[in-house]
Amino acid sequence: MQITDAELEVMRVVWARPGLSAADIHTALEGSQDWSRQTVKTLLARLTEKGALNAEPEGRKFLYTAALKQTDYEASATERFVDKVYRGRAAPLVAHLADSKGLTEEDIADLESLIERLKS
Amino acid sequence: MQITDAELEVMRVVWARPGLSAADIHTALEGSQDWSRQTVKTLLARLTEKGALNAEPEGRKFLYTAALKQTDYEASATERFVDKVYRGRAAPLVAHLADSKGLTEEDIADLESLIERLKS
DNA sequence: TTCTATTGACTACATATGTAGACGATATTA
DNA sequence: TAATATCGTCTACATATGTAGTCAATAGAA
Repeated sequence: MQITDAELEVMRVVWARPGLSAADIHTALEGSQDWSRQTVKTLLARLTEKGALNAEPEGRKFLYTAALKQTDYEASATERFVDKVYRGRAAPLVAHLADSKGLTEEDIADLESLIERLKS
Repeated sequence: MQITDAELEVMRVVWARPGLSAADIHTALEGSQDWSRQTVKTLLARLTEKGALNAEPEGRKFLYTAALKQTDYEASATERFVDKVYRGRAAPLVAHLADSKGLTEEDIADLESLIERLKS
């Protein structure tokens, strides 16, 4: 299941608020994405076709819910990424994260407890 | 700097062995990638155009070296990935890695010392 | 020297992706 | 009821990406 960058923005909205219509999703994206109504609809159609979204008819419109869970998407996207860039080795990835300013104090604390958990 | 999946396979060869010719790179990819000579040349041309590779004329052919360092590529690819999928938060990424079989004992040990280093 | 193999340059083409217009049906409002 | 706003469907089009063919020049072999 491949989700493109633009499609992911749409998925985010649906994950956050399931059951919105195309127009609602378009509205929800204003501010972050300057897309026309048609663009959003195209992305919705592609995602539905791919099986990532379900479109429930409701009166004259459709309400969208995610068929693909966010955690499942994240897991598979991460696996693909690690396989592609790091040949499946996770440690160098984290080393890179560490080198970038990407890790906040909070992240580090989270990682620490994660490590504790992993060791058991 | 966007490197596509196919292009990345070519970069790997050049990172591992700088200064090969197109034919050498094609040969090096046999086994992992069933690409024609032309396909490899197209990828080489695209990478050179993007500035990821340097092509040094050598007699009648070109010898390729990386203009983009592997660690720099990995760092920026990782940053883009984390921004895209995790909105820049690294901890949930590692949590996913932990849940998959992606982390070996060794990885966990590496992570632990990494965390120690980060805390200081 | 003539044939052949090698090499780069140019070109091609299907599918994916980002982005959106046109159009017809229906609901809402005046 | 007539005008208008809304919604879905179909279609479009440029650029990116994966994959590769053709051709002319040149170097090496016979």
